[in-house]
Amino acid sequence: MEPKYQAVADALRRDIAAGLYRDGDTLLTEAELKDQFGVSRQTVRQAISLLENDGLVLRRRGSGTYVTHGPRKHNGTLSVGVITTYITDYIFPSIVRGIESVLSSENCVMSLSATYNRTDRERALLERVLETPVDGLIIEGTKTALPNPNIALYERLWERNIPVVFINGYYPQLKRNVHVVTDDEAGGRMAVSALLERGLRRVGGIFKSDDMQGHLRYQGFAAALEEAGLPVSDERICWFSTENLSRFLCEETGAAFLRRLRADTDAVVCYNDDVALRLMEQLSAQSISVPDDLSLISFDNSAFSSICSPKLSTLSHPKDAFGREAARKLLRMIEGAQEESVALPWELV
Amino acid sequence: MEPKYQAVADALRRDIAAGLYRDGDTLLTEAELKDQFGVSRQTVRQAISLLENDGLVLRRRGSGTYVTHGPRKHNGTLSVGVITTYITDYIFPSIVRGIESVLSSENCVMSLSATYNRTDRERALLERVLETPVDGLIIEGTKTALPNPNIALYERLWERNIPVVFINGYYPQLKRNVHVVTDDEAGGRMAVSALLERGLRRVGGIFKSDDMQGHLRYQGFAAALEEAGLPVSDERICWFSTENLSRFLCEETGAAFLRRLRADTDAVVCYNDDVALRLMEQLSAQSISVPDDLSLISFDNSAFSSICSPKLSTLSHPKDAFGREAARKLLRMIEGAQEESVALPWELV
DNA sequence: GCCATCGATAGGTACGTACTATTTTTCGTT
DNA sequence: AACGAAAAATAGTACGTACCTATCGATGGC
Repeated sequence: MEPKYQAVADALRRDIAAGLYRDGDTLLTEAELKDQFGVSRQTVRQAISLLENDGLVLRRRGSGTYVTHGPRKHNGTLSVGVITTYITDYIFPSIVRGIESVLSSENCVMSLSATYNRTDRERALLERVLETPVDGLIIEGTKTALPNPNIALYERLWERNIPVVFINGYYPQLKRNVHVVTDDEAGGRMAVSALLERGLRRVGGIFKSDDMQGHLRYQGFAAALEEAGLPVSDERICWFSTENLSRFLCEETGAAFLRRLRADTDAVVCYNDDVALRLMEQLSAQSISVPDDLSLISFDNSAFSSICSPKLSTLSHPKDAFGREAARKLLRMIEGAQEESVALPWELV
Repeated sequence: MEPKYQAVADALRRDIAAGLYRDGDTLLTEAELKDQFGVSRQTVRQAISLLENDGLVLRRRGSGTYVTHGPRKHNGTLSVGVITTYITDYIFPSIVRGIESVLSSENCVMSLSATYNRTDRERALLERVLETPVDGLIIEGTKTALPNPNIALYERLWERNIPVVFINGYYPQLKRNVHVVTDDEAGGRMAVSALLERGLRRVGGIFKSDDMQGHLRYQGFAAALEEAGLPVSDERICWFSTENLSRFLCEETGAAFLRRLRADTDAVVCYNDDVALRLMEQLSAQSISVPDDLSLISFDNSAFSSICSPKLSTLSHPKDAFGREAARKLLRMIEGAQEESVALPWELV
């Protein structure tokens, strides 16, 4: 049995979310609510305290209680949460830099955290966000291809009208949320057709099993092969996950995959530059030469790909523009605008 | 006139901070407090609510109200705030990486923010930290050489027993706080003696006016010159601040400084690599050659110093070890340990 | 037309009472 | 000694009352 003040608070939350209280200026007085809900004024006050803690409402003695949708600036500065899987590794510094450059020019404090692609950390971080309401959130989904145990927390963000922009990875279940991603299905196709143009026919791939990007790149990959009339051989495909990234090539299935490469494969589409590099290490240990014996193509155009030799073929996306786009969308959403999701195209490097 | 519940809350805060309530397990009941303070139970409850919001206290129905000093883990994960002046620029990624590597291995979520060396942002961020209590804070001071308007907020962190480690820059006023810094006074001396060893005698310097590092490096610089029996000429010293960094060399005083360099100066100690680079641009525009006409030495050993040509002499400190040290200290402090401040030595590169 | 005053209205503080839901302790029985 | 039921202790919910204080708007005097 829910306590009355909870019930009142929930009812008010619903009303606010439904836009029943217009335009954010002045609505509802304690005495009126007391009559409306048939409870005492104390109970109403207790309920309103909850809303106040959530930043949904602002009380002014002598004046009234004000619904504050729209940017609830805190001392004039917006505060935005940014949650990515990693911060200092790989392509994330570039993305963060892009986000930062937009937010900082808008008098906006940013709070940056990393999930390390673990749902328990994602949970802890989302709970923090819910405790200290922020004006908006940019977040990269965690293991987006697996059932996510934190969907309910995202729903609560939605209920509280906190704008959320997903970047890079998003949860297909959350249809209402905006995302800024790369067009991974098209990327998969591009990678394959780039290889086919070079006359390579026997194409394998390494994909990530626990996020959507991996699934979509594989889908594009498979579709492109099929359209070219080429078989998609399961033996030429290797799946890995966050947890076994550092050793999947050494395990039994990985070893089988490597033997197959040696035997009858011309080229491999790699999930990203990191994987490509790990593969190259294994290949050079087995004295398979790249690109003479085997061609590689990968995604992300990270620092890895330009440093290593021979230089990798990689699909690139403008990483800082990526972050900037997400940040700009979020700011517009905080201003109350409706935004559409976008999938940015890849470019071959 | 402070309301009673505020007074009660403050009194309790003081008692807790003073360690009057032992060992964090079980103390104070509402009925007792009601008698002790001579107020109603409702008022006591209102006071305790404040403490609860601050995370100082935990209430369990049927059991009691528990003082929670020590790591108040949130679902088993610690949460730590990290505030630096910048995140993605210059030497900060390395420092952040160091912090991150320690914290992430301890099941710890990190929330990273930047002040851009502005005290208003520092204020907004500290207020956020006070609203959502964290288990600890690593922070780089903002304009540490100027009177800081946010000292009161730091005092409040201290009152709440939230461990704070200053990194890089700290406020001398806050004597009780721990800091992890570079030994800037010694660094200033080292820079000068390195130049003197090369036989250079007429030494100038560029220093930052608004943070302690600038003042200390200048102090070491001046002391070393004096001990060598050389004059410290004000005309060979140029001061800049965060705000005029990008143009101080173009302004009148900067121009005078540059003329003086051309006239009778052998070497310049630069506050950091960034400044050194900006100076080199100006010098090459005036066709003054480095190091033939003028030697430069600077601080930080950032990516700049190794990329630019000719390579800079720069004083280096291990940036990621720096961050790791701060993070380790903080974690130990969260466990209740007393920690000492350290000043890490420089090394010439 | 301007300004001071005052009253109505809003939320804020403070206390009291009664009862509820949990947890802890106590105590009697087996 | 072990168990379990009753009692006590403790925080949570709910309502009522009274009064305080800030805000805003209306009234009225100049």
